[in-house]
Amino acid sequence: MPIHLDLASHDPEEPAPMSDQPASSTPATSEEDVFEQKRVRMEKREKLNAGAELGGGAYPVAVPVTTTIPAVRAQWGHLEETPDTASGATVGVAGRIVFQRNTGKLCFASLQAGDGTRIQAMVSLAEVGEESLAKFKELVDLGDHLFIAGEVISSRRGELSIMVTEWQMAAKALAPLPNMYTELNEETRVRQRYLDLIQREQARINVVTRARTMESLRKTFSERSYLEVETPMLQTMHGGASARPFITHSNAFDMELYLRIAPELYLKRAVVGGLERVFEINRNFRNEGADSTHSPEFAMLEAYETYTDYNGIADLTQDLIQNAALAANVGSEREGTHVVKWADGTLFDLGGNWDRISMYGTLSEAAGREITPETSVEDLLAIADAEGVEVHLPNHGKLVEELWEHFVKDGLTAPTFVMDFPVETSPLTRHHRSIAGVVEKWDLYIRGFELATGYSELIDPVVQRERFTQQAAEAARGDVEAMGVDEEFLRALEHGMPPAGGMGMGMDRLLMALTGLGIRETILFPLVK
RNA sequence: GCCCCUAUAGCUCAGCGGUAGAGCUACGGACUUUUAAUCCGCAGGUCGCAGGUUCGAUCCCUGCUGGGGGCACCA
Repeated sequence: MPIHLDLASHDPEEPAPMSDQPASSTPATSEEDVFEQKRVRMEKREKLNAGAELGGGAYPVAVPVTTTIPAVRAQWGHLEETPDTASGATVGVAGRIVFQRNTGKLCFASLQAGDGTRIQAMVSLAEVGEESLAKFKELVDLGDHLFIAGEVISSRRGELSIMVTEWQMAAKALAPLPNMYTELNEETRVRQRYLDLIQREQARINVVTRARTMESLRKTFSERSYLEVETPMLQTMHGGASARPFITHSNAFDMELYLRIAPELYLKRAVVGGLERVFEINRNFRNEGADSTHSPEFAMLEAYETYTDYNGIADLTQDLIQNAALAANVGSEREGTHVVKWADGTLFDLGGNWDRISMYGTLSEAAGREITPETSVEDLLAIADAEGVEVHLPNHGKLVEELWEHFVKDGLTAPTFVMDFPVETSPLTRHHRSIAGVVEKWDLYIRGFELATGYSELIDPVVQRERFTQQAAEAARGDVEAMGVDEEFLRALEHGMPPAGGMGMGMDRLLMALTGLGIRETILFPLVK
């Protein structure tokens, strides 16, 4: 899309300006439409471009940096201990101006690098001369990207600075920088995350922590000989989880398609084909509520490993998360530990071997009466009624899970695997090897929310078909989240899938566990209307 | 889907049934060591949108839109 300044956007009567104008000319729009601060910067842009050689001006193709602001600070930061000291070293760096103080013959500006590191530029009449100083004062604004070259010094007040001998605009900002001393409101932080990243240290930390976490997960998988694959996001059937899908349309095929709610059924096809240790990190889409722990699109990790079961996959999951905690702590005072620090300052220990508790056992204990897979729906409904728990389209499994959440979930803060679920709600999980009526499935709870789920995978194609049929019946009852019968997947299973353990983990929620943030803070650009 | 709160200058926010305020930013000026400098001067708003009540609405009412929170559903 051609980039042009949409100066007419406030006036719907006015047709949009043609975009074939050269970018350097002034768009044909009455200047009263543009608010003052932008208009002033537009004029400065023109002046910068006016006398400029090719590649110079307000937006040069490159500036002659010799190093970076963080590198200068790393090498010369000690100068701050001895104010008014010259290093003798000359550097060229560029950064965004986040602070500016123009006085008569000596100007100060703080340049900020992308990681938030700052260095002070000092532009002195004695060093740059009258013309350069005047142009600096005339043309350089808060928010601009500026190149400066000069000697690394400490100022009289001890601040690490560069005594500028040459400066050049690196990129002129037309939009004014927001106030750096008050936080942006929630909406602006999300809609204009770039401003949030410029302004707020925690926003930058969140991005770095997420990147390190992803890196760590891939490293752990790599060390265990896993292969990373990508499976379809556009699917002709939605399956692999209980959720309402988004529906879209393919023009080429003239058919409705679903955005995937889970990659499970494709990853299992991959396992049938011989990918014995396989994982995927990618986006899922669920057309459901959005709140502090739910986002319509969310990143998910799924992993399958043959010849292990839900116990082995729980071990893997614990390793993945603990390694991620180690990675998140690199460079902090907690380096080498599994204790993560949340945004509110809380220290949270992800170390040690996490408890593995029984769903029916802990429910029975908390409810004060024995609840087993044989407990009747009537009895469970009676308990639910007495407790004020409402269950949509109740069956045994849903009731047990809802009652468990009601009685037990809120008490769980430390990482805990909740083991052995009712069969009705777990159509892709195999029966427990020794306990009748339950399946070999766990949910991992951290900080009171479900972070991951793991199975001993159901590989018997006949039982799988029965489960799908049961799901189809649930769908017919009105359960919009139930899966359909996926014949292609069943055909793959009929070719033989080796015994395997599988796991799914919400990446955004993992970040929540590591940082203590809400889900929208862990996602760089969460969905906004 | 339901309920509550919310929308005022570029940014962050006050405010009031009688027609708009602050700080920062911006603009003009002074200042060679500033740290949200200081001093002087000066701009900037369809008070989210559309209706209604009223002599008069930014304020009260209704609807709509965006945002936040809670409930329901969900991971």
